[in-house]
Amino acid sequence: MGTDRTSTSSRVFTPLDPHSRAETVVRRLTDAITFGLLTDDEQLPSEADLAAQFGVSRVTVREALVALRQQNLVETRRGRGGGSFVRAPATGTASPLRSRLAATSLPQLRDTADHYAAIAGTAARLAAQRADADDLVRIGEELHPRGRPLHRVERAFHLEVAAVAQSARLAHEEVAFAAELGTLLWAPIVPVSSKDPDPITEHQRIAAAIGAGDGDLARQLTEEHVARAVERLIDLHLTLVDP
Amino acid sequence: MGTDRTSTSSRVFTPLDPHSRAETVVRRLTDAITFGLLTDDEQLPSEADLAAQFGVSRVTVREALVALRQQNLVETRRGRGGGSFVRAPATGTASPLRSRLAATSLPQLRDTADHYAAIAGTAARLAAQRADADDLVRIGEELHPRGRPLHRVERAFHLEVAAVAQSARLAHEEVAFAAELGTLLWAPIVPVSSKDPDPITEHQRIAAAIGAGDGDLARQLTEEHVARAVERLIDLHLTLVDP
DNA sequence: GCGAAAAGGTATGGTGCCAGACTTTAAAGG
DNA sequence: CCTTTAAAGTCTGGCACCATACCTTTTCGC
Repeated sequence: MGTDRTSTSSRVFTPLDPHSRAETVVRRLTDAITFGLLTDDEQLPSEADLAAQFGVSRVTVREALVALRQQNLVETRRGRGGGSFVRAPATGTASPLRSRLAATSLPQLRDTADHYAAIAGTAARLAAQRADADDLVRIGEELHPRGRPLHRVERAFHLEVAAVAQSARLAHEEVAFAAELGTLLWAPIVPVSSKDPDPITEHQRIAAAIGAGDGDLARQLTEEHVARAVERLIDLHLTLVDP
Repeated sequence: MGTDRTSTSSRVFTPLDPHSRAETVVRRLTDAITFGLLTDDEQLPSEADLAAQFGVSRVTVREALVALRQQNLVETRRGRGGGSFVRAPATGTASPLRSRLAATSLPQLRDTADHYAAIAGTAARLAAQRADADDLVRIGEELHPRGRPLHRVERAFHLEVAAVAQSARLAHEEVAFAAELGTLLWAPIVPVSSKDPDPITEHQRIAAAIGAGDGDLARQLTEEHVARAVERLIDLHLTLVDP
């Protein structure tokens, strides 16, 4: 009992976030640029808007932008029509992703994937229980690549399923994973194996299960879909770590 | 496609945590005391230790402790053997929990529960896949109330399952839920209905499924267990909101 | 071409937080 | 009873961040 209490209590005292606020903004924007959430030539909101949206002062945003300029990730122009524009690295776009993948240990990869599968699977299950006709149309629209690269298709599909699940928390978690594992999981650096089912076909099957209201099947198919992507990612990880 | 990009990009710019670090520490400790993670007369770590563990300076911890003293949640003594001691409110212990429950909307309750069921269910599933003999012994130990109130038994059981799952993330999520929904879900203010299976019996069945390596059953039983607790919580919520 | 508007750039006083140093208090141990 | 030890209490200079105000730059619209 003493052991139990000690064990429980010690979990209360975990560290607060060590990053400065400016640093956190830098990381947010750097990640978004590096991983394709913000694209080349895209204009960021104005400093004042960024400050309002991030909930920080303009000084903090400015400091973050200085760092981004030093990393050549944005270019800033003054005056009307000015602002900060994304300068996504054209060459070696995949390098940060590869570095990140190589720097992530195998247990971490698996653990994150387990967590993600739980979220994405549950989202699919709830979507099957809760989707109305409009929802199914919206999911159906995400089955079409429409010229987008596969990683964007993947991300959009799962985000849409999470949205249809009508769970703010799961949608929020899905967004968080999109900025984290999802970036690696659906990264363009991971080739789709010819042995695997076509990812779009997998989406179609998930969507069909959702449409049929079969939550358990939707979850199972989603988990398998994620598991296959994880296996591919792990294969790539192994080639990076130990070529 | 423009809509897609705009939609995705706007999700990058969400607010940073608005709370000061001292305030965050206050919330951490207040919650832990109010919801029973830290019990009456329990000694907190020293200021220096708290600072190290929270990753803040001593000034910040001191400020938090001032606030806690003003709320009569701790009592501080100087000198050797001194320190801050928990003064959990004896009367009206349940009031903060009831207030919190009444203040939480029904969709929020359900959403949080959905999220929690995904985590706890997956933890049970992974535990079934990964538990060794020692793990099963440890889970078995949590089947015995050992004089603890039911809400502590519930919390300890699920935390143990998450630990056995060998997923740092899920364990971390389980801990986070223990401080959030779990506190309400397993709260002593929610009477166990005589129509429901005995919670200990439910734990035993989950443990048996884990022991048998049946991940899907373990997950299903866990989800049902959580769903029943949620229904009871919602019943109570309704009496508080609209008596 | 000029004025307005939108944007970045600069400055300032105040607050929160940091690391570090020193003092006071009270209990434990010899 | 005295000394040691572990704890809280106080202080300080420096940095991060805040809100606010003002200035400069550049484009857009008339």
